[in-house]
Amino acid sequence: MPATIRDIKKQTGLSLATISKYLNGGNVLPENKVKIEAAIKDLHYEVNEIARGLVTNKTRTVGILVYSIESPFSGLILTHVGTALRKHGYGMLIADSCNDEEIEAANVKYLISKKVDGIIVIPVASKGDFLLPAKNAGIPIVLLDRSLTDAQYDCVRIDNRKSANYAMKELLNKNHKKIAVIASEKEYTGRERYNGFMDAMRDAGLDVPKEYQVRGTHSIASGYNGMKQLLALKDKPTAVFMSNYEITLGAMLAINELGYKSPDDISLVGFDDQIIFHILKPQVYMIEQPLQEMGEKAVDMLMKRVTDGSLDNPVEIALATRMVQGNSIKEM
Amino acid sequence: MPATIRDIKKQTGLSLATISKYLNGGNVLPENKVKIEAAIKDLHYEVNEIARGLVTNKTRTVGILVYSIESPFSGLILTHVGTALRKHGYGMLIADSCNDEEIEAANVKYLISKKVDGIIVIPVASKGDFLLPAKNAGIPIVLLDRSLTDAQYDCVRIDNRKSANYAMKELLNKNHKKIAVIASEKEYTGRERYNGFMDAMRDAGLDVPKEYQVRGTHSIASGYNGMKQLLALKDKPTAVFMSNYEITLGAMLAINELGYKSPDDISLVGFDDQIIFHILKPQVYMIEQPLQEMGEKAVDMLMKRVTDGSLDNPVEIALATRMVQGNSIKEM
DNA sequence: TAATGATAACGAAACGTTTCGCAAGGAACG
DNA sequence: CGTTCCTTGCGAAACGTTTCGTTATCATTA
Repeated sequence: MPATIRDIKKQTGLSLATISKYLNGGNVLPENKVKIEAAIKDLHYEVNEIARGLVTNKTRTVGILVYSIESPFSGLILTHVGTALRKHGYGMLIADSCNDEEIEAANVKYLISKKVDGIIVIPVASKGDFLLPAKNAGIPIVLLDRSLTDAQYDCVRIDNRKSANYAMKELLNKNHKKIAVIASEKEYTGRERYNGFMDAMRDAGLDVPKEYQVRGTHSIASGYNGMKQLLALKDKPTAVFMSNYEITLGAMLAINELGYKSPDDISLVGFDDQIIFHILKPQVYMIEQPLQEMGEKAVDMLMKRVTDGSLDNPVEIALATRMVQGNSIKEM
Repeated sequence: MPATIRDIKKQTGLSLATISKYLNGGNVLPENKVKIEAAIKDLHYEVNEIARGLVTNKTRTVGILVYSIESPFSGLILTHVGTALRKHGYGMLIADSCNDEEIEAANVKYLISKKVDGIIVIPVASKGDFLLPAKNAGIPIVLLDRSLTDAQYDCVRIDNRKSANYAMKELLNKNHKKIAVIASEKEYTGRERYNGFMDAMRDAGLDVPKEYQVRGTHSIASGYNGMKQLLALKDKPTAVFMSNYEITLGAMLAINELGYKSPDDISLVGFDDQIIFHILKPQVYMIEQPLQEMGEKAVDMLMKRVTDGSLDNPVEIALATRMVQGNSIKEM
């Protein structure tokens, strides 16, 4: 039903090769150019990208493997990935891993069968096995936000460990000694931030008793339960470091529900600034990630591999973060 | 480089047609089945969906045209759309309109060139012109969450007007008379909810002075400025109805900043329940949308057109909503 | 046993592009 | 005028599938 290049051929009398050349920006006699353009308009011709893809073996589509599209962080960063890709003329085929490693692995195969030109991954798994099929198929891969423990790929993320360490300064400078942490254990970012927390405490010569170390998942529930647990201790911490957005939300929910007040009863420092935290009382000290820069850099790295066919060794970029001041820390 | 059906042919000695038949679930002699399966494993063969798409003229991909992937609402509903599509063996090619009608129109053409089998749209524009190219190309379209003023397509949404009207009962039953509204004017949902608000006020025999009607955009800024405006009035309203998530956030930001307290100083009812509102104090009365049902219904409708080739007249489905109780309303 | 029918395999064409190698035409030059 | 070079156009093959119309095989039935 839709017009093909053959219809253009019929109307203009030119050969397929010439028309194709025009479509791809090649040089064509002015008179022929006019003819072709007229025919395209007449017939409402549009290139069939599928047919083109079959012969060029390029789809101008990038697969996005996202740990959970439901999470607000995803949307915040994907919008920048999307705009950057559009600038290059690429689209996003998004596969939602739903925080499930099995779905994630299946999605990789799906993206391969769709012949995406490259894949940007915010992974669920911490090991890289699931990416092997794509790697073997020669599809360039860039990790975003989260790295992997056992595999080398291009990666754009923040320096989680250092950022967490740095954030702790705010608490330490205000003389807190009994500081607890609630961090996700399964996710790369949670582990790194936990490590940064422990680094800071060690450097400050402070002990962190086991009951002050709450390791959970990347979820509101985890923050909620974790904070309740901490507040139920006989010897409560005076401050808590929380490793991400969801945990911070959950923790504040628990604080509110139990009738505690921050910073009077407990001081707080969190991760992942989001507009919402400017509304909550108190405004929590927060590490903010450079989302736009992360999205753009990831696309840049991928495009380099995809279009330049670059085969350089994988590079891991760790961007700096910024501390958003709040009023959730009490001077001790 | 990757194995093709021809390599399978070479290894098994069978014809292309037979192998294709097997791949598509046709009947094949047991011995041949074994051979083919062995070859597939040996050669790591995977169907090239591009080639398949060229001849079947189907891509098993659905285009998602989303007003702004940055908005938390998007992710919340897209996760359900995604899972429903996966069950049917379809993937999502997501195009972010960035709240910009021009980008939206360009994205439609992009999705057409990608030969998506259908399109699910949460539109930016309120008129349907931008969808015409897709309609003319015979691509089935389903609107989600927002309808259009001048075009008929399948549509799954909530009954915004009725829901808003219903929500107002909470305020009216508690004897509020001076009730203001902050609603987005550009978006379908905002207009409908505004209408529902006005319906309720008219039915209650209450007047709504112009300065109590704040019409803005679907944004935090709009809620923030709107609420500031209302709180600056000499004759303040005792209650405010807010038409969506972003506006509610902004409004609460203003309230907090100015040192007002809800519900003591001002009562609130909002739209779009999100986990965050369970943390804010007070917990705002909220209309909750059945996101999963919406996503699934939209996919069902689309699949009916795509796979059954149904040509029935477009249907608009309006789902019921639920009121989430809070403590943001003062008894007058 | 011959005729019928069911099942499975096959060869070839088709889908709509791009691209390769070559030919034709004209301009520039000695 | 003959050679060379450059530009533009052309025909045909290729990409990896599916599908159509036909043939081959074999069991069933009269």
